[in-house]
Amino acid sequence: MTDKVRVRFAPSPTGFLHIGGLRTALYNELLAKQTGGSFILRIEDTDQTRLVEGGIENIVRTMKMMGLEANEGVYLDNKDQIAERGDYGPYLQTKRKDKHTAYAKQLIEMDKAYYCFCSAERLEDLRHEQQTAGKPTMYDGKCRATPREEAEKRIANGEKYVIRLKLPKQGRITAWDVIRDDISFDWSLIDDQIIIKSDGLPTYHLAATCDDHDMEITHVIRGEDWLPSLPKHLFIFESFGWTAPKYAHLPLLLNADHSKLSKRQNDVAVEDYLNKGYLPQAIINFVALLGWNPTGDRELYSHEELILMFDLAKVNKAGAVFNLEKLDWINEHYLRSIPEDEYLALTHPYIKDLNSDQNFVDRAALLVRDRVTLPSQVAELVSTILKETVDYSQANIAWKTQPKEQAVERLEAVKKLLSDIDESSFAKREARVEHEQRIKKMIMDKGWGNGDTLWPLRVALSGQDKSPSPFELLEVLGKERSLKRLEAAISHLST
RNA sequence: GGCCCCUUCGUCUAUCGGUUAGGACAGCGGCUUUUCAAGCCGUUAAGAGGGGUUCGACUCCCCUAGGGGCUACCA
Repeated sequence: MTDKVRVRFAPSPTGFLHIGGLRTALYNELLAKQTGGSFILRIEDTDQTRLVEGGIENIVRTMKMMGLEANEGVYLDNKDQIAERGDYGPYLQTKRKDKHTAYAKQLIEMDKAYYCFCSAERLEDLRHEQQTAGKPTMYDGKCRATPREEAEKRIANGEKYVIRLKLPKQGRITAWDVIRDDISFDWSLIDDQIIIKSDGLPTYHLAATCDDHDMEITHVIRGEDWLPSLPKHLFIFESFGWTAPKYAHLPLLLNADHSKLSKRQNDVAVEDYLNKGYLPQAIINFVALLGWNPTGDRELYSHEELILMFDLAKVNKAGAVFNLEKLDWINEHYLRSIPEDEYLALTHPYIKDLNSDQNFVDRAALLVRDRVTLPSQVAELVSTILKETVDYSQANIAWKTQPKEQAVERLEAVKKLLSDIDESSFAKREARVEHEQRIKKMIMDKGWGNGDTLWPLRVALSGQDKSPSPFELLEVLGKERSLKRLEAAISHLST
C-alpha cells in the first residue's frame, strides 16, 4: 500500500465531457497535483447500451484541451488512439470483467451476495404494486433465500440470472464524508443492489468499488448524486475486509431554477463552451469556484494557484447555480490578459476573410479587444472598419444637430492636416497619441469644439455611430485608407 | 410516497460563538469622454421561519418550511 494520494476521474463514455464532470475531474486533479499523488482516468463503460462511438476519445481530448491530463490510466497516444498507462490496469472497465466476476463469486461464497432469477417483468410488476400501495419501491428478496446449490443448478440449466448484494436488513450504518461528515442510513431501506447484470457485466456499484480497491484509490471525489448508494459501496469494502477510500461527495451544479444542471436549460458539454470561444483557463477558473473558494475575496486564479490552494474540506455542501454572467466576466479578463499573438490566433478565424491585408485585420482585431466577451464577437465590431469601401448610409457623420457644411469643413481641415504626414509615421503603433495631440491642437487653435470635429472624423473613418476612437482608427487604417475615407465622407455629405 | 442531502445579497461566495455580516458577477449611480466600450469610484441587496443552548448566535442542537438528489439488469 502506498500512502500517496491516488484519485480517479471515472466518466462513462456516453458522448462528451459534462461540465459537472469537468469540475469533478478538476478537483481530483487539484488534490493529486497538490499532494504529488496520481490522477487516474478510468473509463466506466459497463453499460453497453449507452456507449457512444468516439465517446472515450472525445472525453480524453476535451480534458487535454482543458489542461487536465491524467498521469495514469486512459490517454490518447500520438496517433490519437486510445491507450493505457500505469501499473494498475486495465483502466477500461469492461476489460476488467473477469476480475469483477471473480469478486462477485467471492461475495457469494461469503454469503454477501446471491443469485437472483426474477424477470424484469416481475420486477416491474412488483415496483408498480409497491408504488400504488404507497410503499418504498425495492426488491422483495424473493431469491435471497434460494439455496446456492439450487441456484447453481438453475444456472447450469441455462436460466438467466443476476447477482444481488445481500444487504443487512436491520440496524443503521454511519458513513463518513470529507465534505459532509457523518451520514447515517437505515439498512432496511436499502435495496439489494444488482452487482452483476444478466449480460455478465458488473454494475457501477461493484465495478467502481472493486476497481477503486485494486487501483489503491485513496479518495473518491464524485458528485452528490452518488451519496444514497454510499452504504452499498461501504458494504462491499467491508465484506472483503478492505479499507475504504475517503469519500467526498461534491454539491451538484444547478440550472437557474435550481434543478440538476441539464441539457434542456444549459449547454452541459465542455466542448460547447470551447466551441463558443471560452478560454480553457477561464472555464477552469469559473468551474473551480463553483462550490469552493479559498478566501472569498478573490476571483481570479491560475490553474497553478488552484493546485496550491485547493482544500477538499472547504468545499460547500449546497448546490451551485451555473451562472454564465460570471463566466463571461472571467473570460473577458483572460481574453485581455493573454499575449497579443494568442488573442490574434483566437480571433483570426472569424475575420481573416474580411480583408486581404492580414496586418490590417490583426490590428483591427486588437482595436476591439476590450469590447468582446468571446473571440467570435470581433467580426461584427470590425467588419465595417475592414471593408475597403465604407457605406455611410446607416451612419450619422454630422454630430447631433451639426450642419453638414460644418462637418465637411472639419473633415477637410483634418484631411489637410494629415496629408502632410508620411505613411510610415502615420501608421506606426505609437501614432495614435501623435494623431490625438496634433488634431486636438488644431481644434484648439481654430477655436472649434471636440465633438463637432471628432465625431464626424470618427464616423467618417469607421462608418459606425459606435466605434473605437478616431485616433486609434487613423493609426490602424493608415494614411491612404484614412484619407480615402475622409474624402468619401465629405462627398457623402455633399450630395 | 420513502430515504438522504442542503438552506448567508438575484447569482457565486467569506465568516469556522463576539464583524457596521466581507468580496465578486449582475444591477444602479458617478467620474472620464467625440460615440460605444474599457477603466476608476460609489451604491442597492442576505443569514427561510420557530424554538432552544449560551453572557452572547449566521455559526451548536431540535422542529417546521422550502429546495435538491436518489429510489433501474444507467452511470
